[in-house]
Amino acid sequence: MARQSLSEKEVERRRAEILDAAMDLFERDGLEAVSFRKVAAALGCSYSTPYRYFPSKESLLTAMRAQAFRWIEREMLIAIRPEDPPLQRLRTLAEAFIRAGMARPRRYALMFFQLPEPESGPRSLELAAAKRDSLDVCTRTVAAAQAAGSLNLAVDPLTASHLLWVGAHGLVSLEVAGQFVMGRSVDLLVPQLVRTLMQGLEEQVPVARTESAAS
Amino acid sequence: MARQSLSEKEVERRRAEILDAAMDLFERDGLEAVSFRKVAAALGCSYSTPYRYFPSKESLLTAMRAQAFRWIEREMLIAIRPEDPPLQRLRTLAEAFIRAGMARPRRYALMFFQLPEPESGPRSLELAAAKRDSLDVCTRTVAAAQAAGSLNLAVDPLTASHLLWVGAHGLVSLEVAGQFVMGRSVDLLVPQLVRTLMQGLEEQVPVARTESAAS
DNA sequence: GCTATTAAATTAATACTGTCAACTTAACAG
DNA sequence: CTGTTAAGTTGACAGTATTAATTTAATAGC
Repeated sequence: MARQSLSEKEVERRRAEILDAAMDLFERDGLEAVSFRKVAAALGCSYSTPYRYFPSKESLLTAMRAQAFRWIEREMLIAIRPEDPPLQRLRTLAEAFIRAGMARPRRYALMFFQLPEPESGPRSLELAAAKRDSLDVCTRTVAAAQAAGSLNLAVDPLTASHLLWVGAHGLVSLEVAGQFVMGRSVDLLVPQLVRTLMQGLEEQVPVARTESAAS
Repeated sequence: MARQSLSEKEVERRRAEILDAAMDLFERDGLEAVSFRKVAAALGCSYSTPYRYFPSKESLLTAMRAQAFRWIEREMLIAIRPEDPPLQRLRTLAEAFIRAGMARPRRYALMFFQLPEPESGPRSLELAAAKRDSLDVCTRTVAAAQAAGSLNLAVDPLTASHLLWVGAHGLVSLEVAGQFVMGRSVDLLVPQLVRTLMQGLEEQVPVARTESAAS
């Protein structure tokens, strides 16, 4: 004898609509353009309605961050071609990551936008999962390269993919911030970075090292 | 026949007072505790007074970021002992950076807190200078190691120090975000990271490589 | 000492914001 | 039609950045 609640799927759809509107505002006009009032105006509803779907602005922000991770994951996945050899896949992945970040710097920065305030709730679980999954794409590709014998890692694939991740992030964020010096473009630096990291990760051939440089 | 203006030094001192108060609030209670009202309350003046010294909140934030860079620069400089050999200095530097970041995660995060909004004005020039100077500490140490023959770089010192910078940043931010897996501590990872990057940066000995692994 | 002048500081006011309680609307079981 | 309850709206409050109007205070010339 009462109105029936929205189905879980329906609730999720509404949440996605709100999220998309917020993301549009953010990418167009930056973070301070994201307010419940403006999001609601864009959706044509009252400014209080989004509160039924996101209990606070922080949770909305957290959901946006999760979406950014899902986006970069998708960008990497659609770039990889399974028929390519493992090392080529790894290079493609790094390039896709970097190109995506430079094409949408705001969305990209959102991923690594984390003042160390403790978060909790379903949105932050979602964020942690999205983070893990996007890093997993990298880890799996590294592991595949190692399994195929194309890469001799001195560390485990997870650590190695962390390092690649961190390197790509550094490259993009320095580029976006316009911090590169000496007029070098990212196009020139990408292969160099990947090569440098790969070399660092590769196990040195013991004989050659001990012969040439006895500590 | 009028009241004389504050000297440039005096203005700078006031700015520093405001900045310190803002930094205290930030480190104690996070970013949302930083408001002109609260800063003014902490200083015992009116909420409008800081406006004479920072034209907007964004400029205050920018100045805080610059101060964070000055801080990490100082932390590195006081850690380095000039009598140590160059490679040891480089390792000390990396450790100082990482330890400082982990001891004050909020202040640390401020450095890399940059949604890509265009900034301008004297504060952002100050920020750019502070950024450059702190990176320079690293670059100089790398260059010294190379000059002393302790390091055979495959890339120029600036690029190399960028990579170290980025690596240290990745390590700290992952640690602060509690993202490390498999129970490994930073203490174990620091030497590994530095070693991995160093190896990657070092020019490979051509003979050894071509002999053992003909592609 | 008094006064005009002008910098510094304060107050008042505006237009936002996040958040929540009270209220209205709408769907549906009986 | 009606009671019940979920969804959505409005109103209100506290707090924010920012700017204009105002007050306070220092100082140069008389």
